[in-house]
Amino acid sequence: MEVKNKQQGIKVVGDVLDIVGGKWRGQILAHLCDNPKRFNELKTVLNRITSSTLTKELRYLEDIKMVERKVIQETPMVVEYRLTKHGMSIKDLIKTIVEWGLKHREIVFKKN
Amino acid sequence: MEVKNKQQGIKVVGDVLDIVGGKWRGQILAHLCDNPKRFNELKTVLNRITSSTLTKELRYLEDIKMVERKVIQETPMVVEYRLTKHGMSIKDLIKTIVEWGLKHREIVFKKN
DNA sequence: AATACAAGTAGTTTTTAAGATACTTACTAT
DNA sequence: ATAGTAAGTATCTTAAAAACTACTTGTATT
Repeated sequence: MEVKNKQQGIKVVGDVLDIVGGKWRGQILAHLCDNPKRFNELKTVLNRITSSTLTKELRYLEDIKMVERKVIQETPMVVEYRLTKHGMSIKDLIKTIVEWGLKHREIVFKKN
Repeated sequence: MEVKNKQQGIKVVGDVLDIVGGKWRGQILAHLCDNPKRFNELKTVLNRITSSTLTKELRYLEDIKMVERKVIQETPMVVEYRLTKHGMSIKDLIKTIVEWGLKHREIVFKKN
């Protein structure tokens, strides 16, 4: 790691994991990497997430400007979530995570 | 993301985050990227972690074969933790996380 | 008038992660 | 004999994340 201040570099890991960690955030971001998705689309692909949890996570991601919410139709109300311009910067990180995970399955899945 | 099965690729995000996520695991792995460290060294650099939490996290990382524990001296007992050969594979991922975090501080730190 | 749908909200409960505090073991040094 | 050190363990409590269940709003359909 060729970072000037190593201690600070390592602390930042915790901050990034606040954004991408937890049970759902990483997955939500991963799904939005491909293309925008509606609330219920997300709810379907994220098997077993509840409405309230999904709402909470999306609000958080909006607050930190990773995701934006756009009402695309008033009636029936249709809402679309997409990565912000800034949020797009997470794509490579997500990709790295997915690649590592697929390559190291036998261990990743150990817990099961 | 040029992964064959996208759904599966995304699910793996959750599994990887089990390994690297939480309040401490990412930081522990990051510290071990540089070189092996003793229990109390880790305890010192990980400001405010308790013994019991550190032990728990290290045992988990051992269980999944990311980290190995080596008694290097019986008395006074000295124990060293290091990444396994397999664990080394996480270095690039940690590096990517750190880099993203440093670059996007203004947002990462928003919560404070 | 009743039903359905999208996108939620509200309130409560359960589960999990992490923290606090105190103790332990095997030894060495004073 | 007492204190100190490294690396823990054992319990218990607290706090935070996620789940569960039910309800809401506005509109359109049968």
